[in-house]
Amino acid sequence: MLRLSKMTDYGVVVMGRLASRPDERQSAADVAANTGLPPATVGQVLKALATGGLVSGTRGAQGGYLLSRRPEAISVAEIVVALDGPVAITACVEGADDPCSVEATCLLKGSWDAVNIAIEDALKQVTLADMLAPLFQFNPPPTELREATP
Amino acid sequence: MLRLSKMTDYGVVVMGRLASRPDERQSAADVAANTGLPPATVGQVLKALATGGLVSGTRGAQGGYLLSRRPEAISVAEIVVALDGPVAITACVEGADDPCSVEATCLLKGSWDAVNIAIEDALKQVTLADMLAPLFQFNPPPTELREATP
DNA sequence: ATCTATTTGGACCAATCTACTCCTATTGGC
DNA sequence: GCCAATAGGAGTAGATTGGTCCAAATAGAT
Repeated sequence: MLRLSKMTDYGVVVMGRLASRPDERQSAADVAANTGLPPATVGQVLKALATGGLVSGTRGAQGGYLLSRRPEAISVAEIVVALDGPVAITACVEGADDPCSVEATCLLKGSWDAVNIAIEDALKQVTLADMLAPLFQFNPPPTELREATP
Repeated sequence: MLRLSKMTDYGVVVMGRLASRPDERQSAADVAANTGLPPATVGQVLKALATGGLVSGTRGAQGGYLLSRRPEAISVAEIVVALDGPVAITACVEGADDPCSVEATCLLKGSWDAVNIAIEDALKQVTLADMLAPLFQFNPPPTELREATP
């Protein structure tokens, strides 16, 4: 059903929590407690986000995670890539070893790429700040987003 | 990794095969033989496409499937919906019973909807004819698609 | 009218992937 | 030197998907 993984969903929630306290280092357990998500999984999500360079983790006592950029400078696409890997609608898009038996039918590949790019762009255009706009009033209201929402 | 199911991928290939012989009724076994896809699965794909109204199946001897509309009038979005169900990026988008523990965080829902709609639009804009353009020369060249493809 | 070929629709398995957990090592503050 | 917290790995149970099979219905042909 063209669904993205629950991890990405969690990722946005976790990032949202970090964004709500921009100057406060929060531990994984802390974030888990405040979001109600399973603690161990939150740890894994934050790890992946750190690997992706979206958050910076400092260890040791009084350690924790911090957003490495401002929410307006982080796109949803980046969160998706950090947690689910590169966006690839079909097996043909990335260089996966797929059983595209007949070569002729696989000429569709180019067309899937176009669809893939369109979806990627849609994800890139929405920033973390846009996602959180209903929650906290950062800046101007979420213009295009608001009219698209029913 | 934001991947759509293999069934949808098959669906486009199957539809492509039907489109290549617009006036010839082809059985599921026939399509399977010509595409190299597993026969039983092709049958299931065609069943779903028939339910979605994209193809019309006639039973009995000499029976088979036929596209119910011209390829230019069939969008990829319709194929996705027929095979994978409605496009729903996250659990929150459709009315699924999800464990969105803290209500505050679920205010993100509205924003996900916007992303969801953007993706849906991207799928709607591409027709079956566009997908098959590299294969058969239907009409004019696939304009926007071609420049998006690397 | 009967018979046969073929689609339809359902139930049913197996394999893959995901979400989640746990354990160990490393690192920074006290 | 000790404690707190991240980093990174492996490992497990459950859900979902891809694929198969069988009985029922239907339309053409005999």
